[in-house]
Amino acid sequence: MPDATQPTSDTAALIDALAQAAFVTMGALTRIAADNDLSLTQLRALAILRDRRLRMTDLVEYLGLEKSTLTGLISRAEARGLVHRAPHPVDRRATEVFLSTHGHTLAAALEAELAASLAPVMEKLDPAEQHTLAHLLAKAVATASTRT
Amino acid sequence: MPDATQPTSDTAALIDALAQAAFVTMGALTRIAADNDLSLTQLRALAILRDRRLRMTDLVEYLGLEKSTLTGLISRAEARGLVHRAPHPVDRRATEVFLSTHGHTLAAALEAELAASLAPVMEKLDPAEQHTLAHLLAKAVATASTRT
DNA sequence: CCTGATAAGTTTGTGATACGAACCAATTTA
DNA sequence: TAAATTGGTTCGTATCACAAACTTATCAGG
Repeated sequence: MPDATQPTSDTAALIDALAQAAFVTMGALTRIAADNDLSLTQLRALAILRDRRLRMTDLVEYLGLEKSTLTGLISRAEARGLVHRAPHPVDRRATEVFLSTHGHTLAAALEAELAASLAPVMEKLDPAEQHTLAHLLAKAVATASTRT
Repeated sequence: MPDATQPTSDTAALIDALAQAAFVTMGALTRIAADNDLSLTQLRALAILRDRRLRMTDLVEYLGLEKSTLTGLISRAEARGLVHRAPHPVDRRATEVFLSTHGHTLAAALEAELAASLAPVMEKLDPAEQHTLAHLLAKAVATASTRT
C-alpha cells in the first residue's frame, strides 16, 4: 500500500492467473492427498522434501505453518515411515528431516497422479506454449523467498 | 524421469514447474490465511466464490473435499458473516453459496496481501515475460476440469 | 568464562478440519 | 409409482493448527 500503481496492471493479472492456477492445482492435490490418506499439508511436506533435506524451522518456512504444528505433522509422518528425523550435524538444537525410501516412493506415485489429474489442463496448450510456460514458471519460482 | 509418458517430456517438466509454483503460492496463502484467522481451505473457498455463486456440490468439486466437510466449513463461514446460503431456485434439494459484502471485502484484502507476498517472485520476470506467463496460465486454467 | 538474550523443538490444551457412515428429502429413472 | 440417484446434513473420530509455556543450545557482551 505504500507505493501505489507501481505494479503494472499486468502484475495484477499475473497474480490473479497464478492464484487461479494454484487453486486448480490445490483442488487436484487435495483429492490426491485424501485418496492416499494424507492431508494436503502432509502431501506438501512430502513434495518439498523430495529434493531437499531441511531443518524443521526451514520446513516451517516453506509450509507457512507454526513450529508446534510441524512437530505433530512430522511425528505422524515419521510414525508412518514416510520421513526420518536426524540431529543436525553442527547445531545440536536443530533437527533435520528427510524422506525415507517409502516416502520417496509415495512422492513419486503422487506426482504421477498429479500429472494424470492435470493432463486435461495441460492439453489446452500446444507443446511450444507448454515449454514456454514451464520455463517462465521455473524462472519465477527459482529459489523464491516469499516471506512476509 | 527421462522417459516420456504419453505426451512430450515437456509435459512432465511443466507439471513439475506448476506444482512448484503452486507450493510456493500455498506457502504464502497459508500464512495469509493464518494472519486473518482463516484456514487455507476457507481462504480458498472465499477466493473461488469471489466471482461465482455455486451449489455446495460444485464447490466441493472445486475444493476437492467431501460434502460432509464442506457443510461444516460453510456453516462456520456463514456464522462469521462471510458467506450466505440460499435455496436453489429450481432444484429444491440444492443450496447455493455466495459471498456476503463482508466476504467480498475480506477477499479483496486477501488478494492484496497475496500480491504483496508474491511481488518478489514476480519481479524476477520482466514485463513481457509477466504478460506471457499470465496469458498462458489463464489459457490453461480457463474452465479447467481436473476431475479424477 | 559467565550471564542474559535468542533460537530450535517439543509438549499441552483447545477449536477447527476432514473423513466415512448413516440419514432425510427431493429428483430422476424405469 | 416403486426404485435408484442426487444434494445436504448430522454424528463420531482422528488429524490439523494455533498459542503459550518449557527445555536445550547457541550467541552476545562484559
